Amino acid sequence: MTAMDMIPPATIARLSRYVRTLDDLVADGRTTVSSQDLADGAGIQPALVRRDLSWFGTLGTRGVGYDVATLRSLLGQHVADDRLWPIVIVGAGNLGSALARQFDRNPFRVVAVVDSNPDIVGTMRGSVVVTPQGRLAVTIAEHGALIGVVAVPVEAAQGVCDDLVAAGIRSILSFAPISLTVPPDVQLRTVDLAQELSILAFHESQRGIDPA
Amino acid sequence: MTAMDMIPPATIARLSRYVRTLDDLVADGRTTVSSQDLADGAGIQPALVRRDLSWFGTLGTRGVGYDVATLRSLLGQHVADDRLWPIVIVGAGNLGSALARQFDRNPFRVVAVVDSNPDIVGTMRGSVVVTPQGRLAVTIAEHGALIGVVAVPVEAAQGVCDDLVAAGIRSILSFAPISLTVPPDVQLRTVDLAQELSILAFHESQRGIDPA
DNA sequence: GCGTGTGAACACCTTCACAGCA
DNA sequence: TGCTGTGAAGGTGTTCACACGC
Repeated sequence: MTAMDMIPPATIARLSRYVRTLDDLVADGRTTVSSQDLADGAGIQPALVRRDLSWFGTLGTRGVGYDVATLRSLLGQHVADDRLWPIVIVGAGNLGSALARQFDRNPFRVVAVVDSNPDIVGTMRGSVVVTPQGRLAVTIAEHGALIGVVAVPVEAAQGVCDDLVAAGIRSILSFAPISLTVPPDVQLRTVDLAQELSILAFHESQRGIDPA
Repeated sequence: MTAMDMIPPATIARLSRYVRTLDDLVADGRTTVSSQDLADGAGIQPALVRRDLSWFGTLGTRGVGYDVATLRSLLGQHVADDRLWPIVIVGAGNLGSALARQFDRNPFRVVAVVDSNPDIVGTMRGSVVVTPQGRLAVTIAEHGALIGVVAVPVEAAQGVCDDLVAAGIRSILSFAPISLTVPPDVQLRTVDLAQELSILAFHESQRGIDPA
């Protein structure tokens, strides 16, 4: 459709999967790719791949497919992996520590992990040292971080969220399983890990099979 | 609608949020709750709460709302938190270690964390000791685990998945950002942590604001 | 009056199926 | 011939708005 503004959220959510699949193809030396191949890599239907890509213009060649390099480059621009995104993680507990390593790759760079517990300030998390929570605003300004990750207990989540917003953060990824409030110009996404287990358990219990 | 079979996936995904909100209300000593209150707690619209709950029967009282205890109990049955769900985590890296603690609560119990690295076998993760990966099947059988969590590098994910299936696991939660293959009677859910960051970065870059 | 339960409208997302072009 | 791009159809999810019962 070539209406590059207003790309559907569902399409946006799949872009990183396409990028990953394309990177695999590049590594394999492939130069062209069909929607079927991309669909296999992303675990979806070919028609959906074509619909998704059509939002970015007329990219393919009928009878042939898509040019791997061109497509990779175009999607890279949109997923913005041509720049480095400095991110700050609040909470150096188990989850925050894991994310410090997990998120420190690709177009993202974990520039700081902050925590309110003085005992762990100064210890390493991935490639950075844990910073005191009082220095949150300074740290964010210093590194020009635009994305903040909330990995603190539920009780502290809203407060941390407010602090991040006050410090100029525009995008927040929260792992606290509650509904947080942010100003309308700040984008917030929440990942509820326990929810995924609940969904599995729901279906499992529908089978009528008892756990041991 | 009172058609307790075939509850929409979107509704199922929200059940754990309702349960959490109800638990908060119980703690506050509240005995009744309106769809508005539940909506506030879950971060959604009241009409959606009513639609969701209507799938489980006629539960509310017009002009009053829902009985907190009754509703909590009913949803608890469906989310299956009246039983204990033994889960096995494969991969004792940063993520697996975090999940070992994160998932060891509520109706879930982490009964084992397995890893292929002999050097870390025997060390603690949350309340359990890391078990050698070769003992995966035995461990699963021993504890009657039905849910398996895949927290290993992408390259190893499909293999681990196959092992879990072979060991009798019926539900798998994967954190590997690839499309895994499982038999049709095994339910698989994939959490792609990097995808969430990509979505934030996409919108952030649409604003036309450069990272520092 | 107040808040639920729900038909109807709406919005979004995916799949189908095929015309059109290399 | 092979595979894209897309209109049309089908499906799912959410919101509206109001009748109904406490």
